[in-house]
Amino acid sequence: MKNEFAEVWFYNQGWQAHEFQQKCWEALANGESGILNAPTGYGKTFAIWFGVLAQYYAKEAMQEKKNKKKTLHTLWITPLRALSKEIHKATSQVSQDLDLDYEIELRTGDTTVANRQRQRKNPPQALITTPESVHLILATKEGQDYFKHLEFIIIDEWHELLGSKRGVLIELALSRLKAINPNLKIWGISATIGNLEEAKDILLGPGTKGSLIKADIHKKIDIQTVFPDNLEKFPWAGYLGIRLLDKVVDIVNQYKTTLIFTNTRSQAEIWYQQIITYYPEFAGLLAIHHGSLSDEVRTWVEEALHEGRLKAVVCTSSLDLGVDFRPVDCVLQVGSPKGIARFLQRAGRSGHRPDATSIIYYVPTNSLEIIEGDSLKFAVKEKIVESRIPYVRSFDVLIQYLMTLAVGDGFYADDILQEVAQTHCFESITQEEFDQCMALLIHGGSTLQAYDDFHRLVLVDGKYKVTSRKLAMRHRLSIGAIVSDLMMRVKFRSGKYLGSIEESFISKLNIGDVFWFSGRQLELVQIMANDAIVKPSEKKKGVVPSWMGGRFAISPDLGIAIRHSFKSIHKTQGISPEIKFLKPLFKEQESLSALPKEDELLVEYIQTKYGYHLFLYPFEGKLVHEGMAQVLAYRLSLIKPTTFSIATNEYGIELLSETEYPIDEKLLKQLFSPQQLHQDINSGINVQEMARRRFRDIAGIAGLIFQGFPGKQMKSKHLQANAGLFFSVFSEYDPGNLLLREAYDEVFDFQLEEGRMQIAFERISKHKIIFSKPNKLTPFAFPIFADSFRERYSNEDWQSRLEKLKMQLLDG
DNA sequence: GACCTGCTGCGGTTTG
Repeated sequence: MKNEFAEVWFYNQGWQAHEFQQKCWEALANGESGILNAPTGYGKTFAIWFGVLAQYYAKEAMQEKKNKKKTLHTLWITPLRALSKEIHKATSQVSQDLDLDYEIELRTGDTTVANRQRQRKNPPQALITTPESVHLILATKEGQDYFKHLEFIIIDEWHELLGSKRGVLIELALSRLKAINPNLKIWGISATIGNLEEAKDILLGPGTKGSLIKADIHKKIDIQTVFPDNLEKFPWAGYLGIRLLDKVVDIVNQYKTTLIFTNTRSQAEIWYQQIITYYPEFAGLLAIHHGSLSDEVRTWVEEALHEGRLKAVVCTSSLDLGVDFRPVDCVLQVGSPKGIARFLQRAGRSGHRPDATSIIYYVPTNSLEIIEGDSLKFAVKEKIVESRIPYVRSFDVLIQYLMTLAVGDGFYADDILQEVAQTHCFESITQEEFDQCMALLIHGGSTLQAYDDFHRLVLVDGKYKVTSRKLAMRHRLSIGAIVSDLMMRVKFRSGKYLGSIEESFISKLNIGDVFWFSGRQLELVQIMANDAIVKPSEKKKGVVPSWMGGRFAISPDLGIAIRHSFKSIHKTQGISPEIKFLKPLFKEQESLSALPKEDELLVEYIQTKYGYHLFLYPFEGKLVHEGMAQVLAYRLSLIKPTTFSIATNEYGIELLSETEYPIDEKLLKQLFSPQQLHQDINSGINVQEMARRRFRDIAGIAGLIFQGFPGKQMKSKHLQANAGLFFSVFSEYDPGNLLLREAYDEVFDFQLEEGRMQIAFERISKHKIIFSKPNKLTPFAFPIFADSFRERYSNEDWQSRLEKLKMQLLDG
């Protein structure tokens, strides 16, 4: 397949078109839809763009120019504003270079009102935008006309959207756009994930044919584990990795430009501060980048990086995606990357060019974590990658979408139900469920009828519309599926904006307290509304901001790779450097207790001055362990009423009790029975409280609670209280409420990961249990014990807690 | 005797 445009452009870049690109052009010429998958740096984006251009050209679309008629042909959706700007810049350049005179518009939130109106009147051939902006267009009068002439829709980074409610926004928008123009060609661009076929089905709609074009290219990745000088001095617990500071700086010095990825924002701040303190020569050459910093700082860093002015940047996932950092030739990952796909994504940021090798160093933060170096190499070799699990039956998003349509041109309920039922997310929707969503919008459903604000839709000539300007405006203000905590702006007294921190952190500080932020030492001077006013500080002691943010546990697939690594801890030959290095640690574990084999579960029962510890090592990741621990504690307390403090980490569980209780292999076997798991989760875990928390986001997306005007957000406490009210009302008077059920479903699916827990119980029930009673904490046990000092929660009820307090008082 | 965890992403400014 020849593609003149591509040939010219690729030739200028000194590149050659790959086979997958040819295939893509062929598919486009055949009028197909599909998914394009290739490693980063191989020009997926341009492949599609050139293919689309070729189609216009073939149809002599250029002729239209003579008639001065311009219509929107291509809609390009990316999840990132920064990315859309990048694509816009590059494609404008290409069309200019090739003298094609195609018009390309960029529409994201920061376009002005006048700009938007101009775009509406005169749709360009191509529009580059975000999922939220598409819904905003649908929420304007005659917004749908805008898409009438659409021929191609391209969803960039589809794998990123797929696993979130933003993916549902895309599914719903596509269902509408396909109805407006049945000939619409849909293309997704995706990185490698475990379920590409499914990703294709979801994008195109279940049962729709389309091609899946995979690049047959093997990107070379060089993974190096950074070892400490000696194992004895390396901590058994902890997650900072600062102990390897000197080694990291040595590596940074070997390359021109390095990205240092950390797992959390506070960790990034600490690393930045430590490097600058111990290696002052890095001043001006080292930068920091994470999601809480101001746009200004971030853009500066990105540009400086692009121009090769920086030696290194300490960052979080904020640099995972997007912007093309050609000059980066080395990547460091501090701490467990938690997932294989994330690790690959980050590795790919170095050597971002066809045929270049990606170099990534893995920097473990504690002894046991060293083994993940081995696991990651194994996963990459075996091409194990995570799947993205799509959301299903997200009625909050559906309700928002229906409102969007009503605010726009209005809709016919039956037509929309049919369209919606053809998406993957709502494949199983029933008429009754749809009616419930409608009822909530029309009169607030069975519980909220008395409130005017919930009479949102009006039937006009068979079409549902929103007639209240106030409600329409409020809705446009709250389109989207990203819910975040209230952030406070951190500012100098001069007004200079530094970035933002969660309200919950600032509220814990007193005036005069010192903390590190944006790589500076700051003192809190004053709090004004949503602003925290600060001044530079010289005080020695500093607190590092801690942000809320999602807990992220090790992915199931990385878990599999880690369990694979643990298979060879017994071997003495043919083992990786990581396992060889850890041998002394495993020897100690073995002599104190035991080393579990692949089909064995190690359980340790240890007595210390803190009480009786039961340690179990299922290696299932923290999230699953948390749920599992509570189920085990519940089951144990059924046998003998006991209260436990629970602690977990990525590898294992600790159940700590003040009193001794009888335990043996047989009892342990019973504990791991997969029978009745669902019931025991319900009885042993406060699922209701978890659902109540989840419900806040759901209520926000569904538009039950208004999050406030821009710049005047409601306090998170207030929002939580409002959402809590709805939760209680629904629980009591409308237990079948769809949004309420959704909250519970999300708790079971995403928080407790019931599916994974079930599999883990089934797996472990077949394992042989190695029960040991060491006389002190083992290398496996210590990290969990250390964690429990920081965060300790308990399944004990109020009564026994009081009792315990009393005992302590009496003892004292 | 080992311990400073908690990501990312977007959008919108008016009425009583």
